[in-house]
Amino acid sequence: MNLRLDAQENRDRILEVAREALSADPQASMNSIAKAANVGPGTLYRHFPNRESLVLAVYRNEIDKLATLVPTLLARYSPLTAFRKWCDQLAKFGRVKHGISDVLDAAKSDKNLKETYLPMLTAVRTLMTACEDSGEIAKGANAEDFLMLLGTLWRIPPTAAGKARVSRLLALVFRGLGAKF
Amino acid sequence: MNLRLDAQENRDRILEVAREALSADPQASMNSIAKAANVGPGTLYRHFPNRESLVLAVYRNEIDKLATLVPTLLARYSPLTAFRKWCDQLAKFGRVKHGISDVLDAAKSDKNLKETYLPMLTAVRTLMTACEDSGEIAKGANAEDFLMLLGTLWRIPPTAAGKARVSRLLALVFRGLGAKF
DNA sequence: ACCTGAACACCGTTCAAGT
DNA sequence: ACCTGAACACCGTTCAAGT
Repeated sequence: MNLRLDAQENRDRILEVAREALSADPQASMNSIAKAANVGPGTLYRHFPNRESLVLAVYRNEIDKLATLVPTLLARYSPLTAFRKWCDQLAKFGRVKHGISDVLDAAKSDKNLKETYLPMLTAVRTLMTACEDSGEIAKGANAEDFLMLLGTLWRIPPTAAGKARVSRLLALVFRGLGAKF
Repeated sequence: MNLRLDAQENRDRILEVAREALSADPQASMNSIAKAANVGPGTLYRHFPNRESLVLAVYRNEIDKLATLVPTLLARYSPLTAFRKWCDQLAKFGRVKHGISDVLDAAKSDKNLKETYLPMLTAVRTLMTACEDSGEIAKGANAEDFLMLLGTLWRIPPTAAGKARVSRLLALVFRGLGAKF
């Protein structure tokens, strides 16, 4: 379903502005985003029926980036190393930080949200399976559990202390998975 | 600093009402809580200068309960078992669910909030040290990291599937700490 | 001292009116 | 088709007026 040219431009601009605004402040208001994108609130709501769907659209891009990273990493590194490196990226992408965990939180029952979440799950499953097959982690780990724990990483600020914490947490969780470093 | 009798009653009633309201819906509005407690909004704000401080006051009780549980558990069980059982309580007390993780999130820089958080940290440290001393977990674990990971548990609903997940997650994290079951 | 409740600025969201 | 922006109900918070 193609949009009229001006509508398409508006949509793109809104998404771009929203991405910046939400990165700077996860609580940025809808009206302020509309204003920054030079559209009326009605236009914003025409493209995204509510706040959640806007936030979700912003994240979808980031999630896709993470998902497409998997084959590249697996091609270049051993499964466990690939897995670790992917998790580093997961932590980084928290620029648009924990806004996403709030969304995922609300996703409990919403199927629409689970779809958005799915590429992440698939990515983790792929990496986990590769590691299980290579014997680098123990069998039987649960990808959803893992992602839930790792959601914590999005709440850690990217300071020096924060980075140290991220690597400690990753080490702990990987050890919990039966990996040996 | 003692309060006048009516003020004290109001404060208690507000806290009780807020506890219920926030358990039912973490987003319960300040005005609705005031109304349910039969006070004007101004009275609510006289006792708790903003939303955060009200939420925090509600949690403080729960946190204290968890903290005072530690010696009891350590007296009755081996350190590792005590630690595990304490974590089970931690997960349960998520009745007033993840509202608290949002607060802890905002606590980053706020010293006042860190104080509230402190009893939790102390509890974890006590349990961890006991386990390290008994050789049941590896040395050098970080209590703050641990609590951060376990904050995840507050986001898990208390359904059957949720409980299974909690025990899987706990097992993973404990294994990450070097515990053997 | 403490309480009340109208009022403020702002929020997410809607919708009649325009092009 | 799509956009605009005034308007609605509600939010957290404040403050003049009461007891």
